Amino acid sequence: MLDKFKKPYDPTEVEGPLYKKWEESGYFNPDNLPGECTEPYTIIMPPPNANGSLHVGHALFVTLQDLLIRFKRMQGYKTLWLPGMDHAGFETQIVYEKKLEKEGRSRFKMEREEFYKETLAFTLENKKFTEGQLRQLGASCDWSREKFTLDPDIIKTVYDTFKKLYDDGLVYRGVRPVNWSTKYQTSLSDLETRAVERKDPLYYLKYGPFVLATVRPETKFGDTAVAVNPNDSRYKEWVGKEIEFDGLIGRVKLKVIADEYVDPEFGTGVVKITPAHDPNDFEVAQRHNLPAVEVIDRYGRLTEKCGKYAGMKVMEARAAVAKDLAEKGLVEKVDAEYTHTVLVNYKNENDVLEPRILPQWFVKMAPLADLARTAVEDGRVHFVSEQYRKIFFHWLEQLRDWNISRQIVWGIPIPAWFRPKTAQEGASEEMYIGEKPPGEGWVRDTDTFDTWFSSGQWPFAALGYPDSPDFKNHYPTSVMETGHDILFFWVMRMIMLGLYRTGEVPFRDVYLHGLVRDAQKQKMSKSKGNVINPLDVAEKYGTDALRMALLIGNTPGTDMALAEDKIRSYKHFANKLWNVARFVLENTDQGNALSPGSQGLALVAKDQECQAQFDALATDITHDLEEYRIYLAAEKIYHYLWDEFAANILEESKSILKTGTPEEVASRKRLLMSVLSGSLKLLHPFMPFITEEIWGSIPGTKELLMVAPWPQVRE
RNA sequence: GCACGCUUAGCUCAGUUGGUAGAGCAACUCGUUUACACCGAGUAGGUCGCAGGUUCGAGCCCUGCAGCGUGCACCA
Repeated sequence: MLDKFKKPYDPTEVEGPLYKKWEESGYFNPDNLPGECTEPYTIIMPPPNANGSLHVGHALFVTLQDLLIRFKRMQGYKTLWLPGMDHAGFETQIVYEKKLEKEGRSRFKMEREEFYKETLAFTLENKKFTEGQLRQLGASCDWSREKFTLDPDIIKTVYDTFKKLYDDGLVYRGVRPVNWSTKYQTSLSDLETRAVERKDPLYYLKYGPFVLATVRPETKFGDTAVAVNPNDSRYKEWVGKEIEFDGLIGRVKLKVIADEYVDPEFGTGVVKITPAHDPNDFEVAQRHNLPAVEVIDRYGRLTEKCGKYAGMKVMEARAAVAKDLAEKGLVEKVDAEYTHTVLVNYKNENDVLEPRILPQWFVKMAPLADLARTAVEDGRVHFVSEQYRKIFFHWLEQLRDWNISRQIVWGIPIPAWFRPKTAQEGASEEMYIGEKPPGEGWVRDTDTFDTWFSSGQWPFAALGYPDSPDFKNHYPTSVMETGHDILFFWVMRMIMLGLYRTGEVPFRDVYLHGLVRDAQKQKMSKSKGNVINPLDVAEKYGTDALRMALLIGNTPGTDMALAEDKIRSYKHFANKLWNVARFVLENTDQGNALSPGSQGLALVAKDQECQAQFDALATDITHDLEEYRIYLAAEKIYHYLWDEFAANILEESKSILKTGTPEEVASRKRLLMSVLSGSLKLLHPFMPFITEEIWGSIPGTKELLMVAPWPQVRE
């Protein structure tokens, strides 16, 4: 039986079979756990996007969550780790569109149904693949409860929430400025944008008696006023009057309005107001009852209102308009290197977003934000790293309503219907919210939900709100562990929608991990060639080694550096442990008659000290884990095993076993076995595979290590 | 502009409630004695960003400054 210890530890031989053993044991399912466990401990897995393979960030969340789950499972909690997969609406659509592009195809040349079907097939295939990868990383989640974000019951919950929000006046259909992607032909929420710095010319244009500065001369055809600050003495006499000038495609008359929005210090203190293509101008227009004239269409081309410029793309039109204006002497000066920011698609920096006014569905945020704020203030939701609490509050202060409608195919269709009203009734159309409208003549809204609207409901939806036993037993969940980059996208929305829908917070603790970067702290990216593929390194060094490398030195909320060297060093550690086990087993009559963790050990004084030292370590590590000081706990067990157990205890055991009295020898053997088995327990959540494998070689261990009782805490 | 972080050994980072600085990797010297060379013994390497302050005592608390990073933000 000990033959396998004669050669170095080989993770590739043991990991696959061990995972199978765990999965077949049924212990991933809280209902099957041995003993009397009633106190629930629950983690809802952030569902990975089913549109590609797992990256090292996924490996990190799997490692952290699996560690917590295994720790709590051994502590005797009724542990549920509920896995899921995300259809990931817009992001998957981008991935799939790219794939189509490579094949010389386009979504815009396909029927909606056809596109949807293909994307679904693609997603389901990836889903299966991803599930396999999660298993490879050792995830001890309950596969029998796995959910997919497009499961019918999930969609039903999402629809119910939408209806409830609508009935409560928290969802409304508004015609408002939104961020429009001309490339992907959809609007995006404010979070799905990024402001990037650009250098563009700032044109000083002559508007009759005025000169005003703009970076977008091509929108001039949509001007419906010019504005000045009410306190600006330079222009006071003009307020309320009209100016008239050459507008390039004919004479133009514009009213001069006064609005606080205008900063007299900037440019000339005069602003052109283009309500249809600038959110600020839209606000101004609302206050002054100005019309909005659409001069840029959904494809980013100028409309027929723009005379000879109609049909030109924005940048092309900008150059043409600027040139023509200059020729007519209507450009006073140009600041060629003006630095400003433009909003781009967060997934594609080349996709500059156009502000457009469109009918969309919005969620009123203020009441939901209040719910969330209170829950965090009074501690019902606790952020493990304090900094995120501050960031959270800061964000709540500047919330705008959330656009949840997308003009994409891949997603959950919005359950809304429209029907033209008869002339007598006045209003142009009526609306129905729900899946089946009564009567004839209804047309369904073709928009789909922002994925984060449904994801925001994930904890209670995945647990089967409101009636399932799982919801009753496992909600609120214990901890939400996810990346800090989706704090606003996801964590906030879950808190808001969870509270709104169920009246309770979705989770008590929030643990946010940082980004995994390369050894030089560079972002990993395919183009830089510095990507560490978690499955490759797991194959090379063992999953346990990868897990340790991801845990040690990784503080919550802070980005971490990961290099192959680091992973390799923990492979060495695994081998160290392997040899420690070999030594102990060889020198304790292969552990015969020495049941691990046996009570009432008769130890000599010296060994009692060693045992006490171990007990103190176990207590310490337990506290660290309970308070999410995972990096410290990992370092401590590592340090103990290598520098204390192996370097000191084992070394001195050699002479004791050779020359000690029979009592000393017996005591030492018990100690070795006791510390080994205890260490395996402490280390199991960190390095589940090798610890389980060694555990299985200790005579007398009938049950799996994954459900062995956690070492006792001595207070 | 507002907010939040970070600045500790060559590199990447720990340092839990304030008590004379730690890890991994890298470097150098020595060592193949049966748990392990995926090892061991040892060496070198830090005025803990700067300036003040509180304290018997500060990497840790306070103030200011500098540099870097991140998030948020409608200045044309």
